[in-house]
Formats: sequence, structure tokens, C-alpha cells
Amino acid sequence: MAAVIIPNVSVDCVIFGADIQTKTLNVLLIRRYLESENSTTPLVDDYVLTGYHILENENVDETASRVLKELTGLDNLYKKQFKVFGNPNRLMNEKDQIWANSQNFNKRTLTIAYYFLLQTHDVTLDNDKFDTKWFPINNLPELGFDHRNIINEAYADLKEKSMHQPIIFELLPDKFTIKDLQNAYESMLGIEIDNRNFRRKIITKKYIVKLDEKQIGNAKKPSSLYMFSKDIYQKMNKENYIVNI
Amino acid sequence: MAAVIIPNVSVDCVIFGADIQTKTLNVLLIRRYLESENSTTPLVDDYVLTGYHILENENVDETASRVLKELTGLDNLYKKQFKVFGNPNRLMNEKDQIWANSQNFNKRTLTIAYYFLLQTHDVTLDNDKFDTKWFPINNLPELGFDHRNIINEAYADLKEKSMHQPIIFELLPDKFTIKDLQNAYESMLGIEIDNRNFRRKIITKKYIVKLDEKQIGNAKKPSSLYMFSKDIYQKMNKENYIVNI
DNA sequence: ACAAAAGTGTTATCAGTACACCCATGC
DNA sequence: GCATGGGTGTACTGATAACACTTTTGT
Repeated sequence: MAAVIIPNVSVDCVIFGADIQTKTLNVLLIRRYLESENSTTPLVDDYVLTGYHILENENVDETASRVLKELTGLDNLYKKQFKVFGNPNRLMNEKDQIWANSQNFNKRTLTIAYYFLLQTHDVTLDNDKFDTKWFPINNLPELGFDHRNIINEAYADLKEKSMHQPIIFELLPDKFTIKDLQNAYESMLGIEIDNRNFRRKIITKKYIVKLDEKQIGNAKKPSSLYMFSKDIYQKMNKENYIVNI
Repeated sequence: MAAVIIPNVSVDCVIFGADIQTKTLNVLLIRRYLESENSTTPLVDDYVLTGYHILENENVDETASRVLKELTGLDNLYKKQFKVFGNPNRLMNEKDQIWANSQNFNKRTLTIAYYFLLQTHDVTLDNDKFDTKWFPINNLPELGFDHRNIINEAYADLKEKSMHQPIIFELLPDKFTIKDLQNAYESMLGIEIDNRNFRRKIITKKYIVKLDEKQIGNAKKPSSLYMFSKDIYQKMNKENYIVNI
């Protein structure tokens, strides 16, 4: 009883992972590989996003969550459906044609693109099943289909959103230091932030709560841990319209 | 030679029109009407968004523009693809079933939703062809399918966006008064703004340019006209990251 | 005691808010 | 000359920006 899929439509997922060690924002990609019959150079050897078709009785959001779970084992993450890519030529470059012939899929497929936010160390990669790898957003490998474009648009949307919504916390552990938060902004936006002003700004927010805990294990002065309170944030932001163009 | 469409997918368009006279934000809707064979009460009598299927060789954005042009005759308007609606039950309520049977379309259809921004007085409604009507966003009629939901989500996205991007100008004529701008914000966001502070804030923006022209025709003191300079705006906003959570 | 990262304070400037009256015009 | 909406100013408060040194800890 194979699941019935909706033709002509797929879901693709840009999985963003913040690496708190390397202080980079990374993207999780799957290797796409096709050997050549008469040469040692492979016909196709690049990376793509994870994705799949939508099942007949499935909500589109559920498709995205399912695809994510299959790859990472994770559930209940921040998820944003940010754009549909439907250019008639989006799967028409040379390598994609070769791949399409080997995989037998429809050449006019729209894809509904999502991005997910998580921390790289929350994912245990099962590379027996998928040949996956994290790549820094600023140093992506060769990508198949229109996936470079999809990633770029996801990243632009994420940057834009991060500037006025508290989604950065989805990229951090529940307990984080002010410096972690600053690093997350700096690596995401590619900017430098004055540490003293940033600190003041953050500490005065009521929804950033100081915990009675210090970070252990790093070789120097231990720093205080904080958490983000979604409850307090939402209570403060009811009907609070600030026009800022 | 009928155009080939992509099955299972459609585009729906929320057309927002600002009415500078009534100071309301309106939505353009099409009447959906189906007579009953054995009763004077019609089987279906409500309103829906305009929309259509995507053609085989058409970009999704082109579908949206085409649908808009067919209904309004307008081109080159601000257009935002904001969300896909793909719930398996989205066309399954009673009246939609009746309608679906009379129109013979697939009950599992995803729709890619767009919204457009314009001024109501730019549209000449050809009601011989479509039975269309403007409705204030706060006083919508009975709506078919999941279109109330689609409109609500479009409106939420528009409000959110209007607070930190200069899209409000898409709802105004090229030349507008400060008061027009204020009215547009007030009706869109449902708030009241202090006229003096708003004025100062707007006039100090370099991309809001005062013209050597006064508004004529209104019976009192003529007010100065201004325009929005996209050029200046874009030059100022290059790489200008302001984190404000 | 030293290296490393955490954490702190001041001043100047700018933006936001609250609030009430005069001005220019058409009739 | 008067009604109508256009347009203006000030004082207070809070936020932002620029800037460099001290504190705490582990080794």
C-alpha cells in the first residue's frame, strides 16, 4: 500500500543549524551522487536540500515536519514556510536532467520551501542512511536544482525576520549566555556589535530572564546563563504597533 | 488549443485596495452564485477571491499577474506571494462541495496565495464579465472555501510588513499628503496616531520628498503634496542592520 | 601571577511622547 | 469673517552610540 502523492508539487527544507562552537550558521545538505558507466568521474556529484512529495491526506506543514524527522529524528522545531519556487525551468540544467532521468520524476514540479531552525549539536547524523553534511552558509558546496537560490532566499527571509522577531532563540539552547546571543546575531547578520551596548539592551528586556546558574566547563571566568521567556514576550507585545519605516 | 494546466494547484489573489475617500482598506471579491432547481433560495450565494490554475509553461508569479489583469485590467502592481494553503479539507464544507460538483474541479487542491496592493479608484470594474465588489476588510461578506482564512492571513502579513517596510506607498497615489499617509496607517493598523509627532517623523525622512504642488479641489486650505522616493530609500538602507526584538 | 573572557559606566546625541494653539484658505 | 482642516513648537523622557578599563576565574 504505497502512499499516494500529489503530483507536480514537492516540499523542500532548508535546515539551518547554529554551531555554538564554530560560531557559524550552517545548512544541512544531502549528497547527490551518480556514477558514470564509462568514466571514473561521476555524472553527478553535488549537494541538495532534503525534500519530498506531499501525501494525499497530508497537510503541507506535516510533509515538511515528516521530511525533517526522517533526516534528523527531530520534531517540534521552529518551521517557516517562506516561498514557493515554480519556475518552469527550475529543474532543467544539465546535471538535473541526468538525475531526473535516473530518478524518473516530473520535470515541472513546484516546490514549497520551508526553513527550520535548530542547533547543529542536536542532530545525530545517521550517515548510513543519508550522506549528509553541515555547510556554513557562507561556504556552500556545489548545489543541485535551484537549491542555491532557495537557500539564499531562506537566508534573506531569516535575516529580515530576526531583526524584529525573537526567532534567534530558536537557534540557541534554552540556557544561553549574553555572549552566545551576540555571537548568534553577529554570525547570522555578518555584523559586529558593541558588546557593552548590546549587553545593556538585552539585559533590560523583561523577557530575557537571568538564571541562578553559571556556565561550566569553559576554562575561564564562568558566565551567567539566561533564558528567553516566550510568555512574557507575548504578554508585552499584544497590540503594540510601532511603525518604523 | 486549450492551455494545459498543472493539476492540484491553484493561485488565489487577495486584492487590497485603499479607498482614499472612505479611508478604508478594502478587498475585491467575486460573487459566487448557484441557483436551486426547486427553490427560490439559491444553493450557493457568497463571495470568493479571484484565482486560477497555473499553466504548464508559466511561472507562478505570472499566473497571479494574469489573474489580476483579467479581473482589473491592471499590471505591474505590488505583489506578494505570502503563503500556501494546503489543508486536505480546505474545500470540504457543504457549499463548497455543491459548488465543486457543479464546476468539476479536484477536491484536493493546494492554493498559492498572493496579495496585491492598489487604490480602489484605479480599478474600473467590468461587472458584465464578473460580479465583483469592494468590501472593507472589517466588514467582509460570507465567503466561500477557506477564503476568509486566506484574507485574514494576508491582512496579518500586510500589517506586519507595513510596520518596517515602505509598502504603505503602494496603497497611495504617487502624490499624497501627510494626512493621507497617516490615514492609510490608521485604517490599516486600526490605530490612532498623534498628528504632530507623525508629521515630524515623516518629514524628517529624506526619502519622503516635498513637491512644489498643493492639493486642489478640497474646500479648505490646500495641503502640500509629497512623494516617496524608492531610489533614496534603497540607497539609505544598504547594509543597515538594526536589531530590534 | 598571568591569561582569558566576563562584566561594568559615562556622556552626548537622537528619537519618541505628550500636549494645544495659530494659519491659510474657500465660501 | 468664519468654519475647516493644515500646519507648527516645546519640554521631558528614554534609547542609542561611542568609547576603555576592572573583575573574576582556572591554570
